[in-house]
Amino acid sequence: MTDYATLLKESGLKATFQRMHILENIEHYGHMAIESIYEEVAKTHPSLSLATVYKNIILMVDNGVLAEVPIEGKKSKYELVKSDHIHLVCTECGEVEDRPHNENADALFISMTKEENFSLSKQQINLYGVCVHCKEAIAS
Amino acid sequence: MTDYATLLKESGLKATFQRMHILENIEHYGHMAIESIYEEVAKTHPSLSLATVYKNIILMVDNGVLAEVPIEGKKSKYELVKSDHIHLVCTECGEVEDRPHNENADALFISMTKEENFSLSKQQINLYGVCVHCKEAIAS
DNA sequence: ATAATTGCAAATTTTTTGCAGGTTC
DNA sequence: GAACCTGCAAAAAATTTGCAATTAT
Repeated sequence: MTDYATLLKESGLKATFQRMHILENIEHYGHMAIESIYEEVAKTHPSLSLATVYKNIILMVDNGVLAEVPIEGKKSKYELVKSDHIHLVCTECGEVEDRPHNENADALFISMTKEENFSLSKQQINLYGVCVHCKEAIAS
Repeated sequence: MTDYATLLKESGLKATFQRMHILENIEHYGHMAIESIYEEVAKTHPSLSLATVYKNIILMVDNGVLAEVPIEGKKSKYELVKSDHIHLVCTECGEVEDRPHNENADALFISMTKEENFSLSKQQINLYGVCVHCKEAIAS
């Protein structure tokens, strides 16, 4: 369990109740879209405003606490910033799962962009397909 | 130069003036957001409706003519469906460039997801950084 | 001829903004 | 106490919808 108050303060943001609950939910679910974050946090904090969620997500992305995960045909989800990894995106249920980032692929992309004189700052790898759960559900 | 009329008909869509001009522009620019497509096509076809662009983009994505390219912090762009490739996304100017998809990385992702029993259907690799042009502009 | 497609206008949904009151450090 | 945040309500922006007229096959 991360210490959200410290994380926020170290990122130059005040540790408000709202922000800590947003982070708590995102960490718990892994990846969440804005509307779901709002719904979940509002369960325990009904006075929460959707505008506050929007403002905070943008702010926390800008301050390096959260990362946006853009997904084909859906709204972006957000995750805590963590070490490089790959996303498996299920085209059936929409769930996103993390997998360790492959060292070999990593080296490839770095050398490849270096050759091009392109200053690589971030990699984003999404693999789309049907997850194990949905495959079972479809088979039955 | 692609034969857009044939491409559309083979995909089960009627070859309308609007659709052909949308495809023509997307192929010319490489990757375009909806608003830009509308603006460009409207230059030569002023009666075009933005709603028509929306409807057609969705339809052409569904029918495998176009692919969505979701991008962090921006609206999605659209490209013609083509063989697997990687995107270099410039964080300064927003331009997207294609690069050949790396065989090694490809094999890695395939074997990796196979192990997981995840039915891989599509890979999406975006590398974010500063392109050569913007790097020069910043330096000066 | 028929079924699909367009453009328009209106409706809906999503995101942003301004500001008064409240909170964090 | 100062700067930052929140919630609200309103505004703006983005996307979708219904439908009559038009177009492609």
